Amino acid sequence: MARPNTQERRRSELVEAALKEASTQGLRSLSLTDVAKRAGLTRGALLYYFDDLDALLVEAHRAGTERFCDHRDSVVAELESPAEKLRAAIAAGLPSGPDDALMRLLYEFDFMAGQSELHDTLVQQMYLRQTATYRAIFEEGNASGAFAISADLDQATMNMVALEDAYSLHIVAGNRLVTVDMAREAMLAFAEQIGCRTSA
Amino acid sequence: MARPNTQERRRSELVEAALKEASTQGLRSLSLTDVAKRAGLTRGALLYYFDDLDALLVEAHRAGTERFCDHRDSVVAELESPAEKLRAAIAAGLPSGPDDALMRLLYEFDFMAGQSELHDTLVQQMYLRQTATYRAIFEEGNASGAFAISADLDQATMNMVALEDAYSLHIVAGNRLVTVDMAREAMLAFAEQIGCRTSA
DNA sequence: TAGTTATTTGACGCTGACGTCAAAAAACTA
DNA sequence: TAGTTTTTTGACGTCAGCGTCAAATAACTA
Repeated sequence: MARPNTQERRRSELVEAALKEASTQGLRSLSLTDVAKRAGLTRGALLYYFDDLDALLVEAHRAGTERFCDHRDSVVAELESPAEKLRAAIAAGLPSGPDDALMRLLYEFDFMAGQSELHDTLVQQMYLRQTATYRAIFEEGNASGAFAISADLDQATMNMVALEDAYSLHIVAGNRLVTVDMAREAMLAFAEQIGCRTSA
Repeated sequence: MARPNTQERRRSELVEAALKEASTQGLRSLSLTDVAKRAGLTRGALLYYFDDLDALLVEAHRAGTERFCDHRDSVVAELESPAEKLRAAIAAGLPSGPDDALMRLLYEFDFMAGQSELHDTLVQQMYLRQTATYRAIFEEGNASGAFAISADLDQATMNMVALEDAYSLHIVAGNRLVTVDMAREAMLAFAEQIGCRTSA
């Protein structure tokens, strides 16, 4: 026996470095050298773990979306009432502000889809988790009587996720005509319109 | 006097070439050489008209958004009833399908905002035109009695545009879980919920 | 045709990215 | 310490992008 295998740890360190570097400078001009430098290694070392930048970015995409969804689901799970859950889900789903670099990156990854099957799959998985989160809250609310949603649940969920995506995109794209507060209020208003009693 | 100045025509030809080439291969790997080749010129000639690729892309961004908005507004203007107008606005606002390259490009431009003041401004102008289009239809519908929108008009308009943006993004990003038909139906359902009688 | 201005080319030098790979260094075991 | 495996480095060659610019070409006028 000899030097132990630490591939797993290194790989996740590199994914972390990729997320940070991509959040900072965007995907457009990101290079292997940038990520390696951020990780405190050389390009050669990075290539020892990943075939190329694309392979690393797929992992970063996966890690980013999972972290986002896991975090939100855990926040929601700690709350009791559907109304609280809905408020928390909305808040956790929106970026913290125009400078939320990680959230910006997640939407930037969407454009790697359509060019890569792997990114395609990740985008779809993210979408499924987003819809699952809101759908569960809606169903629980309807079941407990907290909500009285008369509209089609599938469509209501779709629209809720769509609002979240659009407002998030506008905020991180620097459209100053849309603020986080406005987005949250607009989403809550929509929820009210379809039958969620969030203020009670 | 001597050879006449044809800068304007050439510039718009180059913008056109940039739109086509960017639609085809995306912004990520677009180079001056690519655009020049598409226009049937050399890099040098292109640089005679634009300082660099960024300057050209700003013009392409402007041209792309204006074309999109102008086209939709002209389609809407030809119709009579608010219900017809709303249906047309929704249809013209969504991509024709996952392969609608121009629409994809428009959303890709959003990520050049936040890094460039000029693109920032263009994104905001696009947003203002989108909201103006829907707001006018809503107001006309309310005035004529065709619609009975009780919700806050600003918020309703915001949400309508948000739905358009999100579904468009999902469609061009290749999320096969969202189809053009589903998006249109979901947007119409939302419009009904806030008080638009589109089926009557 | 000669003069004038507008347009376009193509070569030059620079920079930075990429993938490969042999060799060095590090971490561990017996 | 010597041996073994993992990890990392750094250099090499290639390629493509960029901006500059002097020279060539095109389109027009007098």
